Amino acid sequence: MTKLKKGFYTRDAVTAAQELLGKYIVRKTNGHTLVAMITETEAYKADDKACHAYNYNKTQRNTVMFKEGGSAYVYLIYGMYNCLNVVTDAEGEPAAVLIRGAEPIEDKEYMSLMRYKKPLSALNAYEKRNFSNGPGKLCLALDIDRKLNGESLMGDKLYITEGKEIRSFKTGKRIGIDYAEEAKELLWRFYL
DNA sequence: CCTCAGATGGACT
DNA sequence: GTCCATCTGAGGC
Repeated sequence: MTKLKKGFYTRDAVTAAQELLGKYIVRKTNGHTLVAMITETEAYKADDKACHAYNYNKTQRNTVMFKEGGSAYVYLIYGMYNCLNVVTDAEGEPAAVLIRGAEPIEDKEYMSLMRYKKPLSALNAYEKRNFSNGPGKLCLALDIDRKLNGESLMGDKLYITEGKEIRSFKTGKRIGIDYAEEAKELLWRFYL
């Protein structure tokens, strides 16, 4: 599968969020190549109260969001989980796409060890259903944490390739941003 | 199936 | 000191 190039990322976050659906995340770690198809995304932009870089407010945490599109923005949430974002848009224009869900494609066995510390064969139906259908869950399965913050998505450790052709997708309000006032009504969540 | 509380630590004011 | 772009397990139906 062809690796996505710079031009894919240096665009508006809402457009990129829609087009990331069906693409494959590739994560190389400990000699394994893990692949998962993106099934759910959310867009975040500077003029949006839910965004970490709202109003172009730059902090230590969100610095990578101000870079030109094509890097990973990974942060710790609720003290124990990581969230993976794809930085988009131009240099100086903070924007990102949160990857909220993915479906395992390759080396699911190793993902199971990372996610649950046990082999696939030991998983019950509940565990299988909740394998990587959330931002924290997919980061566990793909061995993604803050060490990858700022990492280029055109490199070798973590990148995105062309994937499955998507016929259609659904749209909704973003999750977990009740504090964001009117911005919480934006339909910037996209899923298959 | 559902709801709810607790975990846990860094970022920000 | 307060707030999280979350997940899990327990308990109820």
